[in-house]
Amino acid sequence: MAALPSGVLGDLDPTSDRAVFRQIADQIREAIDRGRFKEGAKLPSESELVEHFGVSRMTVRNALSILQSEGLVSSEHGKGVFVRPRPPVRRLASDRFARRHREQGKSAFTVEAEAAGSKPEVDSLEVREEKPAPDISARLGSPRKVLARRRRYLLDGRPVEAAVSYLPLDLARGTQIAEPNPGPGGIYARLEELGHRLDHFDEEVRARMPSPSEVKMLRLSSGVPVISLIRTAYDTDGRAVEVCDTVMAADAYVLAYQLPAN
Amino acid sequence: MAALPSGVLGDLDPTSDRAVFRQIADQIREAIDRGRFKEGAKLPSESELVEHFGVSRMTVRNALSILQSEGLVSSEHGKGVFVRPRPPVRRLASDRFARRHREQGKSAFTVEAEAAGSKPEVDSLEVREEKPAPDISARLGSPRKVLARRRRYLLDGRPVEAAVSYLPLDLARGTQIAEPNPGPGGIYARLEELGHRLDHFDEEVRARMPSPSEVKMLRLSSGVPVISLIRTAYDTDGRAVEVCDTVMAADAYVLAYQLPAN
DNA sequence: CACCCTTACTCGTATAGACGAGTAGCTAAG
DNA sequence: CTTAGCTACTCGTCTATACGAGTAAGGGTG
Repeated sequence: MAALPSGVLGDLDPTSDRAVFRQIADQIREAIDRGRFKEGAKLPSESELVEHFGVSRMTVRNALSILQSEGLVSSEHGKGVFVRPRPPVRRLASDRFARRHREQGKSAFTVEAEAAGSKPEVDSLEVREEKPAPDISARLGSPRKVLARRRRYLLDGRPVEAAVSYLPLDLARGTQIAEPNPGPGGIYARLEELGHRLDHFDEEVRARMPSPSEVKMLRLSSGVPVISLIRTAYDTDGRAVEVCDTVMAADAYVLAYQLPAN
Repeated sequence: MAALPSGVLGDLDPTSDRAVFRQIADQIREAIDRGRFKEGAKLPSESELVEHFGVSRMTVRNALSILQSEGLVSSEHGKGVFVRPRPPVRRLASDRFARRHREQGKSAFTVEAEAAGSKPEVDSLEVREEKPAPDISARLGSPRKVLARRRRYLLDGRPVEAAVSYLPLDLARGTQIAEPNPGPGGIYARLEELGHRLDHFDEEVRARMPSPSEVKMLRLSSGVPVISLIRTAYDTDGRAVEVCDTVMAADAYVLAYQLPAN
């Protein structure tokens, strides 16, 4: 059992009325903030912390679980507890659906990822007809059935985003939109070919903790929230032609928007 | 010790290799999803759950802590564990800084809150000159010093948002912008009076778990992430005249943006 | 040399118990 | 009738222990 590097972690204050496990969490957090434990570095093991602070293991684990829920560290069974590295973030610019980007052929995700030097993948592709959930239905003008296109996006093997597009069935059925591969420029290009010239998109952004199924799908470590983005596409007739419900690993994204001041 | 309402929670599956505390969390989560425990309702107490499932108290607490980190429940010392009610959300429209909204006088936050029937308050007002952090400085064109305006926003007594505006000192010093009350229409109105006609805003949206100080400032319950929004305001000369760094309780907000398709 | 197995470490799960502290309702004293 | 305090309940913190399971590295075996 190696001794802790001296000076990195201090002692507890027995006179404080702050709970012991919180004091331990505070000390480790501060050490991380000050760079004493660097990104990706291994923290002292639970038993080392037990010995250093003179507390029971559950107390140490309790402290670590705080840091985990703050997204500062993540534990790996059999290996140790590590300072969570900040993964490279993907920046979504507000012009990412501009027509000019669509005219090249490749999907927005692919182009962007390759430009950033990452390997993009799309996964779990599924296209099916279904009865829309009430909130989706309301946005699309209450169609009886919709076409749902589900997929998952990965960067360098890491899943970062899961998305479902919903389109009114009368609009999409029998077109290439109903095929797994919608062709160059994606479904927006197909929609425009079908005479639905796109006018604008509405986006709603929320953040929350992931459900267990989202944790699994995006392989999220604990303490990482998700960004939920619901985009509605409108054509020039004012009709909602697509709703896209996207869930993104929050540690992998920055959304960028430009607003006019007029 | 009252018996549990029968049928609400089932039994454990001893043959499953899913950990017991996860199975318990699954059951309670499902009961909440199915509406068997309604918003604001009290869950069975820890000791009732101990008895029902025949496990030790730490195992039950472990299960509850999962649900807490998912933002589904929150515990109140001496009272019980409750299904977390969804607070009313504040919707931020992308035209909220449009000039026409500014011309009335009141601040955007006040007008909007009163329209929604809530009581708005602004708090912790502090205006001071300081040396900017590197990321702020870069956005503002590297001024040596900036004016920082800090404040906290509350709705019906609940803190929902904390914001800091940074302006280049040469621009703001000695003007009403440096006063705690910037006057009708807020600092954007003052900037335009000073000849900086606003052209557009850039917004960067992130989500993450709050730091301990943010938990305190926004009185966040565990399992609630924050939305971090960094807005840069540009005048018609292309100069960045303000950077506003905002942290919002994610369960209180939806951000709405409209993007052109051109 | 390649491979497998042991071993020692890591974290994960679970038990049983103890005491502290906040809350709410009842009860007995004023 | 009011109120102070008691009591029984709630969750919060902490200890001590045990075994399981994943990882990595060393050493022996083929």
